[in-house]
Order: sequence, then structure tokens, then C-alpha cells
Amino acid sequence: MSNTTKVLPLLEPEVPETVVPCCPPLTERPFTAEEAETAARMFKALGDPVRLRLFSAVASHEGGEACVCDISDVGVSQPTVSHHLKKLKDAGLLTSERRGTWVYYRVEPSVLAAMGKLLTVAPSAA
Amino acid sequence: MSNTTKVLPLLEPEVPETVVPCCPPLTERPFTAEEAETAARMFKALGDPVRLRLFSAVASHEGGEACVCDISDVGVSQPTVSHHLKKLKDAGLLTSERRGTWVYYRVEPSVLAAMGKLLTVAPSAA
DNA sequence: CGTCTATGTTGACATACGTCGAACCAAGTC
DNA sequence: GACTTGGTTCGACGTATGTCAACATAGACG
Repeated sequence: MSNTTKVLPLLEPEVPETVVPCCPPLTERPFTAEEAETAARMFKALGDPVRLRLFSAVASHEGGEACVCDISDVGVSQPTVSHHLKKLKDAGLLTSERRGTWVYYRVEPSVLAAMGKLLTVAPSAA
Repeated sequence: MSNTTKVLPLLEPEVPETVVPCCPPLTERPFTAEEAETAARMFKALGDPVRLRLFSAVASHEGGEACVCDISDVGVSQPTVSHHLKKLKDAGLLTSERRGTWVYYRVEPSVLAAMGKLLTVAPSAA
């Protein structure tokens, strides 16, 4: 039975080929200074516990977006939350949009996929 | 979402079970403070351009290991290289071993895989 | 042993970073 | 308009970080 070979469209609404070609996998070849600069910026953005929690909260929220009020319970003051959300936004990991009273943040799916590719264990290496 | 509820085993090829169970994918559920602390430590280690270049140089080197002398051309002084390699080691991303005159660093493949999983776009989320 | 090469460690310094309180802006509500 | 709630920006402060020069350590090789 070829049950596993069914290429059913497991809900890939986003995550298209538009994955930003930031850098090759870390294991493919030594990064250039420029590549390292770019990739480090993204890693750095996730290199703080509070930001990681905020990002995870947004990413795991209904539809990949969340109101600030829903995720700001991470143990720091609200200005600090805002500060970190801005950093994530500056790093290109989140986007924000104001809808009436509340501000909603949502993840940038392509960036997530790009980072995942960075950490791919080179299959050809072996 | 009735049609999409098929939980078919969408090709989970390698990624051995030896992957350290640090945290769930970022998109699965909000990280706890503890998970965030752990994961952030790894991201932080790669959040510096110099460290990223060093790590990439080691990871892409023959057999996933490299002598310091082979990778220390990243534009900073030798003590700084040593400092960053120590940080990567402390973060659990590299291991070192002295063989005669030279010291060799090698990647911790399980950690790489674990981080890759973190950035997995949750297939069940949606 | 002495010396040379390859790395790691220490101390110092400038900068970046995380955090908060206070002030400020944006939408609703009265 | 005034008041309330949600969120950002500003200014300040303490700490962490990246960097280097100088020194220390570990083998190799006479």
C-alpha cells in the first residue's frame, strides 16, 4: 500500500517557495561575513527567553496571530513586552497590525522556514 | 477541517530519536519560561556573526570537525576566536578535543537536529 | 631544559542589551 | 470634551557582551 506516498495537500496555505534565500545550511559551507551577519540577526532575535516566549505565543496562537493583550503575561512589564515585540518585528520575524483597539502580531512563515533550512543537517554530507 | 484531520505519517525520514527533547516546535504551543530559557541559550549562541561563522566552518568541515587553526580567519583576534569557541562549547553546540599540538572542534549533531525541530512549522497546528 | 608554536585565560574597556517608570499616543465610551 | 483602556516611546540604570593586549599553559622539537 502506498499510503504514505499520498501527496495530499496537508494544509500548506502559506510556506511557499518564497522562502527567503538568506543563507545555505550551516553545514554546507563556511558562512561568509555577510551571510553570518544576516543569519545572526535572526538567531539573536530568538536568543532571549522573553522574546522566545512571545514569539512562540504568537506562532502557536489561532491562525498564527495574536493580540498583545493575549501574550503579554510573560513576567515583564508591558513596555518591555512592547520593546521585545518591536525587536522581533525589526528582525523580520513578526508583523504587526492595529485593528481597532488592539494590535495584532503575526508570524512571518517564510522566515521560520528559512531558519529551519539553516539548521538542516546536510543530507549529502554523510 | 474534516478532510485535513488525516494524521498520515508525512515522511518523517531521519531525525533520529536521539534528538534531545529540549522543547516542542515553536508553533505548537506557548513556551514555558523554562523551555524558553533552554532554547534561548542555544539561539543566543548562534546570535553572533563571528560565532555563526565559526560554527558553520566547523560544521561544514571535513567530517564535521576542524582544527582551530583552520577556522580562525574570521576577522577577529585569536583570543576572541577562543572566547567564542568556548561560548559555543558552553552552549553545547560544539565539543573540543586536543590531539597533539592542535585542538579540534566538532559539532554536536543532535543539538542541531533539535534546533531544527524547534523551527518546524507545526503540521498539526493550522 | 629551553624555546617555539598553538590555544586558552585574564583584565580592562566600550558598547549593546534588558528592564522599568513615566510620559505619550490611539480608540472607545460616557 | 473628559475619562478609560491598550500599546508604544523615552530616559535612565545596571548588567551582559564583544573585543583586544598581555599573560599563561600545553605539546613538540631540539
